[in-house]
Amino acid sequence: LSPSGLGNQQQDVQDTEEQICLNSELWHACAGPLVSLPLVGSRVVYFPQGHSEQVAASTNKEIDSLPSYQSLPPQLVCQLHNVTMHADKETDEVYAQMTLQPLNPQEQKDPYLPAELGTPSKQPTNYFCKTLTASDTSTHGGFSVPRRAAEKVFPPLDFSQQPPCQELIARDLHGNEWKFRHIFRGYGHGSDAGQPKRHLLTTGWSVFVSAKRLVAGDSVLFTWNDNNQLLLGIRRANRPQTVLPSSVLSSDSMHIGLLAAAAHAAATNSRFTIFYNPRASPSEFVIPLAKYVKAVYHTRISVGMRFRMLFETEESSVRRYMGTITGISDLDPVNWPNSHWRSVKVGWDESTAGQRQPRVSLWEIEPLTTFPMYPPPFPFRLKRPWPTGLPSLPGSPAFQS
Amino acid sequence: LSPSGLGNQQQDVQDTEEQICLNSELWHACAGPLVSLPLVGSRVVYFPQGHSEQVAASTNKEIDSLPSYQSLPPQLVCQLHNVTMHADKETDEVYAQMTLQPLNPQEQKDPYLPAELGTPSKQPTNYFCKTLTASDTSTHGGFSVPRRAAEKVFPPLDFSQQPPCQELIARDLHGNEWKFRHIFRGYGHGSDAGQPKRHLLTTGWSVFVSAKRLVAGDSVLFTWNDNNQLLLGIRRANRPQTVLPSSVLSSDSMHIGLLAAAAHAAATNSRFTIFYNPRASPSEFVIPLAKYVKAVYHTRISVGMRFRMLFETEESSVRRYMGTITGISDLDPVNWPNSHWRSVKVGWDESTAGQRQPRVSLWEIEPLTTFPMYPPPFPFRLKRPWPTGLPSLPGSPAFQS
DNA sequence: ATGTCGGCCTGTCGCCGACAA
DNA sequence: TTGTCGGCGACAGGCCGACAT
Repeated sequence: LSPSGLGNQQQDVQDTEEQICLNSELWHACAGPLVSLPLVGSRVVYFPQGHSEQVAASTNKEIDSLPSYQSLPPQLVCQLHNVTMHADKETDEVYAQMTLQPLNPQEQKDPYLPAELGTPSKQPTNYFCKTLTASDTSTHGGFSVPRRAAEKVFPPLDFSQQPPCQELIARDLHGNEWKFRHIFRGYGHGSDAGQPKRHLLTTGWSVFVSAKRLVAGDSVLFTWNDNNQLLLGIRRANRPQTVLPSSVLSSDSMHIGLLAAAAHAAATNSRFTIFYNPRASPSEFVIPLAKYVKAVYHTRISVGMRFRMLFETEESSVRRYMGTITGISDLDPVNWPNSHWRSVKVGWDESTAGQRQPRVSLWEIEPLTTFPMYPPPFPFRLKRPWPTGLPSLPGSPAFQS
Repeated sequence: LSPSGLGNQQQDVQDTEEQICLNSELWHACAGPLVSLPLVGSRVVYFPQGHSEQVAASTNKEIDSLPSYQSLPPQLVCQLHNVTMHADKETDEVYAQMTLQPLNPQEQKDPYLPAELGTPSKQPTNYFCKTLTASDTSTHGGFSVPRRAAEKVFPPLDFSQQPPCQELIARDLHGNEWKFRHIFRGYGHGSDAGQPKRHLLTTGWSVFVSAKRLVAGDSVLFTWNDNNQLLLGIRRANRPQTVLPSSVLSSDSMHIGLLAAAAHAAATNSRFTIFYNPRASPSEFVIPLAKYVKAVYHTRISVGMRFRMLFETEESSVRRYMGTITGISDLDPVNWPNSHWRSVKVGWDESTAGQRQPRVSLWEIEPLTTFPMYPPPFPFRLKRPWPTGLPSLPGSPAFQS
């Protein structure tokens, strides 16, 4: 007998420790439209500073006096050996594990492989995402399925039934199965006739809500995998500081550990492992080398220049916001001189800009007026590799072993 | 409206981030009878190896190839500047945060202060602890209070009531209040008469069980603080690997971080912070310097010697087990030569010894035949400080800055 | 088209007594 | 003394219809 009614609907799933086959499209759908993972095998730039920001956000610790770390440059050019997609066992929040290997200067200068330039967005097409209402999460009723969503994503109902209904079986990010009764109400000629028609998930829904501890404002997300299975993801609302400070290691030690691990790997050209939490990190701190080089060496920006930048909307689509560059300087001149991490100070056009960061990185923005050096920075140019390698990276004198 | 009925009984408590005033006796009751914390201000010995073992246990990662860390000795003599007691917000498991400062060789040799020698056990007297049965945790009924426990710990009931009952208000480790109806059944001359008498917690109990996610085998624990408030702690059963691998930082980086933080502190004689999880760690890795010196320098042991060692029983009392020393060697001669951490290989007398470690540290055991060097290692000797400092510690040449 | 609520049925919770280990 | 279970009342869970936005 289970102590509470939670989760007893789940079927046994061979959750063999590291789940390899987490569906990529579901992961990306949960991560949001702006998150892209670099390709395995490509070269990337890793920013300890950005990694540090993520750890700080996850441990609720301000990054007041980050210990600077001897001989660790503000950016590491690395080979990306492995990327695996995961979801937190407790919260279902998605994260990625990456294995990186710092490259020596020669390897950094190798010409690009074609694979390194494309960053395909793997957003699934046949999916829907709904932010839960108070009614959806209350124990009083079920889940109201938006009509277009139900018609686009759910299998067609048998309208000869009264009312039309079916059993949906969806797998969450861990492969657990959840069963829902899907009905279409207000159809037919019984007492229902004339009522507004609607799709609902009834039986099974509340078990899911309480097992996942969903509250109004969180989102759920349905899509399909290649194997014709319905998948079910979660995106939690940005409630302030959900992540609790770990009692395993002090946040200071974590920061030092992150830096020391990177420094050790850089010194020995060996591999190290990081976790990337798209919904916790303010920005991606592992970006394709090609993207970095293009932004830093082939795009000229200056104070006063106008730019656009993409943001995710409430409804998890994308929107462009406009702004003006107000300054260019190191975010932390003492510990991380000559870093390009968030080196651009900006002002935003819209008054609702309270949420948007006052500092961004070069590769996050799209300048409206550019003085291209070489080559022109427009997308069609990306279709073939640049004919030359990249110049020596300033600020990374680490590899003189 | 709360999404589920869980936890809505809790009253608002000014949980001002770091709860300073966690009751010491409750903490020790939850930690178990064998756990003692060194006194603030005293000198202690910190073992990176043991710390590493705790992190490994918490992250479910084997310590296969621990990266050795340059210039970090296997033990650090530190001043203990601060100890605070905490409980995990999610699981209520107790842990301690300690601030340590490595000492230079001169400070290590200072004579002992009287306060450094005593390690008072702060087990509360007026408390009881019960391991929950299937009935206790099922939704079908309440909590059966052992008779002696109820009579010793709970306030006396008014037996003029029919049935005798009262409302108990208990505070958990975070200060949240939980209300229980406490009744004494089978008393009186109604239909109850002649029934076996018993104490029960009824209304309020199941809310607590589901909020804390207690299952059969976990224990609850009632005691009182100095302010005449009933306190309520939890000790979860040793279910294998409850702690999930954190997705914040790779376990490799955590291990490196722990070592680097200690090494940095040792090199600069500055403070660092660690967490100690009594129920996760196989052994205490911060022990009083006096205890260490006594065990390592003033006790002679040899292979074949018999010894006793204390263990916690199922019923959370203590028991002595006997064994024989079968070897003395470094646990990890490569990375941690000359460490005393778990340097004693032992065999246990009882065949139920499958659970007991094959390696222990000197200060954990009590040799039955001793050849005391100086002074004799018996408790009465501890009542005054040793007249001399301690010899130079081998294996800790770190402080030659 | 869909969020919320009143009505009402039904399943489970949870209190009591009983019995056995 | 105390773990477990059958009985059964009360209440919350959850499905339906209604109405408003």
